[in-house]
Amino acid sequence: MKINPHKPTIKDIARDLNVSVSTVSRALRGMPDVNPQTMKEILRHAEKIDYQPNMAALSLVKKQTHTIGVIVPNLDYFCANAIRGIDEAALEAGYTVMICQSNESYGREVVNTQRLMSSSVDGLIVSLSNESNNIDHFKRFMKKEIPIVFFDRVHPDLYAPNVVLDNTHGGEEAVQHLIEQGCRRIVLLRSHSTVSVMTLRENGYRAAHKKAGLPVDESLIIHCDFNQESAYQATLQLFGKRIPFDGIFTVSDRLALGAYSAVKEKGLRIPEDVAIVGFNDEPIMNLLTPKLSSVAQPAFEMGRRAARVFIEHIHAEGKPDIETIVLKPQLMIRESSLKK
Amino acid sequence: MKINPHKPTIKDIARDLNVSVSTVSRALRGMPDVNPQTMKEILRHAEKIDYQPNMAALSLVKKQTHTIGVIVPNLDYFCANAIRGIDEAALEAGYTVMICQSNESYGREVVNTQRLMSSSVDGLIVSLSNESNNIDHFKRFMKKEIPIVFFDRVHPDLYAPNVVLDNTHGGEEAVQHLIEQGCRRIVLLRSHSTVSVMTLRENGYRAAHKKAGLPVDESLIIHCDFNQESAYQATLQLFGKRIPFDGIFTVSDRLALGAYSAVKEKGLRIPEDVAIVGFNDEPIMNLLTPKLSSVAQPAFEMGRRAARVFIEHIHAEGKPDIETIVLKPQLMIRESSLKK
DNA sequence: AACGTTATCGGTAACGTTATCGGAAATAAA
DNA sequence: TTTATTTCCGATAACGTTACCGATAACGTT
Repeated sequence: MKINPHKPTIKDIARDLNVSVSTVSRALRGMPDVNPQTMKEILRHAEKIDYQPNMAALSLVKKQTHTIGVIVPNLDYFCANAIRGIDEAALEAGYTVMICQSNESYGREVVNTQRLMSSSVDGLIVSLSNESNNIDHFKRFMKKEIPIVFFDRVHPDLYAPNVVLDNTHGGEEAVQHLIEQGCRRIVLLRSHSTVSVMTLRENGYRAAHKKAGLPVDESLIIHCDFNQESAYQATLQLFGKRIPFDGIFTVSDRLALGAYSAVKEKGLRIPEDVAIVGFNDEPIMNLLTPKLSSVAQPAFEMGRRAARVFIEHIHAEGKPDIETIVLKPQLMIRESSLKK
Repeated sequence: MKINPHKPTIKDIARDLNVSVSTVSRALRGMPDVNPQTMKEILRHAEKIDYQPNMAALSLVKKQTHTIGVIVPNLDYFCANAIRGIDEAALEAGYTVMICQSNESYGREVVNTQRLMSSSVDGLIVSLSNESNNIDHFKRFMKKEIPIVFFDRVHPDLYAPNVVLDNTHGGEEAVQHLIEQGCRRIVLLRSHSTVSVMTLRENGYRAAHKKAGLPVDESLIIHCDFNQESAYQATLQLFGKRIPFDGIFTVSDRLALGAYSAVKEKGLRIPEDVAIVGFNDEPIMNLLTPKLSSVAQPAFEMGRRAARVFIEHIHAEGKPDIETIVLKPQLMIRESSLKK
C-alpha cells in the first residue's frame, strides 16, 4: 500500500494540455480571465483523469483547512441529532467535520482538543463534558484567536458564542405542570456536575415553586451520577429514608428511567402515586407504559445554529460579536404525569 | 477573524535560536544526529512558544493525512459503540477520524465518500447504508488503491477486509432458543434491504428450523422498513390476516419494539402467548416489561478491530491479505422469551 | 603528517496549490 | 496609423515541512 499510484495534479493537466499550471488553476476555479475554449478543455480533461484537488496543498497556502472540530460528551440521542444538524450546516458551507467524544471525561476532552488543534481544524464546536470545571484548554485555544462555539453545555467563564436551550424555562414549565397536576412534594433528580444546564433546570424548578407560592424542600433535591443506575439508587434511597414525594422531575430521560424503575419496584403507580417528567424527549421513552412526559429540545436545530454561528465567525472581518442564541424547549405531556 | 496571529513555525524557532530549519526539524523529531544541548534548547523553545506542527505541510510532503474517514448509516447504539472502538484504536495509532452519517441513504453515502476523498483521508472504514445496492462509488475508491475496511454491513462484491458478526449463528441461536421454549410458528421480522446482515440472520432462522426438523412457513417471513413504526404495522397486518404465530425474531431491537407494541395492543401476553427476541441488545430495552431478549453484538470490539485492520493495511508493504474477521454474537435471554 | 570517522549542522529541492506580476497578442479608440 | 485598452497566459515566489546531499570540525588511526 506504500506505492502511491500517483494522484493526478494540476501539473499533470498542464503538461497534457500544453498550458501552464497557472492557467489550469484559474480554469479549475472558474476565474474570468481564461479563454472559454481552453477552460472547457481543461475541465474536460480534469474530469477524465478524475482530478481531485489536494487539500493539504490548499490548506497550506490558504491557511484554512475547511474542517471543524466537534467535541461532544457522548453520542446519545441528543448529541446524535445535534451532530446531524452541525453536519448539515457544515456541508452547505463546504466544511467537513471531525467528531470526538470526551466520554464525559475531562482528560479525554483535553486530549481531544489537542488532537484537533494539531490537526489544524479551523475551529471548534463544543458541548462540555460533565467533568469540565477546569477550562484552560479552551482558553488556550481562544488565545490563539481560533473560533470556538459552545452549545448546550456551556461555561460562564468562556467568552464565546453560545447556542443553548432556555433550560430555566424548560425546568419551570415541567415543574409547573407537575404542580398543576396536584403534586406538592416534587423531587428534583439532577447530576452533581457543575455544568450549567443542570443548575439552570434547577433554577426553573425553584422558580415554579416560587410562582406557585410553594416552599422548596431541600431534602427533595437529589444529586446523583449522570446515569440511570445512579438515579435508580438515589430514588430507592429516598424511599429508604421515608421521605415522601408525589412527583419527580429529572434533568434527563435516562435519569427518569432510573426513577421509573425504582418507583415501579416499590409497587407505586405512575402517575397516580408519583408523576414523572424527564428531559430530552427521547422517542424510545414512548415505549414505556405509561409513556414518559418530557421536555423536548430542538437538538438538530441547535446543532445547525451552532454550525452557522461558527461559519459566520470564520467569515467575519475583524472581531465579530459574541452572541448567545437561546432556543425554546417544548413540554411534551404524556401519561407519566397526567392525572386526569 | 481573518487576521491570523501568526502560528509559530520551525522557521521562527530556527531564527530565534540561530540554527537552521533542518536542525530544528530533526530536533523536533528526536533524530539522533543533533547535539543534545541544542536539542534541549530547541525543545524548550518550542514548548515556550507553544509550537504546533502544521499538518497541512506535513501531509503535503508525506502524502499522508493521518486521517481515517468513517461512514456509518446512523448514530444508533450499535454505531455509537463501534465508533468509540474505532476512535480508540485510531488514537493509539496516531490517527484522527472523520465521521459521516449516510442516514441510510444511498445518495448521502455517495456524497460522503466524495467529500472524504477530496478531504484526502488516508482511507475509509464503512458500514453500508440500507439502500446501497450500487457500490460503484467504493469501487472507484478502491481503484485508486485507497484502503477501505468494511464492518457489520458489508457487500459481497466489495473485495476488501471485512469485520463482521457471525450473523447466521446469531439468528440461529435466537430461533433455536425460541423453538426450545416451545414456539412452533415463529415470525421473522426483517428489513427488506439487501444488506448482507439481514439475509444472514434469515439464513440462521432457516437453519434453526432445519435442525429442529421444523418446516419454514414463508408467510411468516415479513419484510418491512427498517424502523419501529413499520414493524408495528407489519405485526398488526399479521393479526389482520389471522395468521397465527407464537414467537417473533426480529433483526433489530427497534423492530422488536414495534412488534412489542402491536402484540401488547392486541392484549396478548409476552412471552406466554408470543415470545420475542431482538437483535443488538440495546440496554434501553431492559426497561421494558418484560425485558427484551436479544442477540448482543460486540460493537466496540468490532469498531476497534476494523480500525486495527485498517492501520495494518496502511502500514503493510505491498498488497496485504484481504481477511474477514468474524466476531461471535451472544444471546441474552431475558423475560420476553422465557416461558418457565 | 596524512588519512578516515564520526558528530553535528546547513542548503536546497520538493510536495501541490494560489497569488502577484508582467508580457504578448488582440482589439478598440484616437 | 498610432495609441490605449482589453484578453489571455506564463513565470515565479510563497505556504511549512521533510529528505537528501554536503560541509565543517573534532576526533582517532596509521
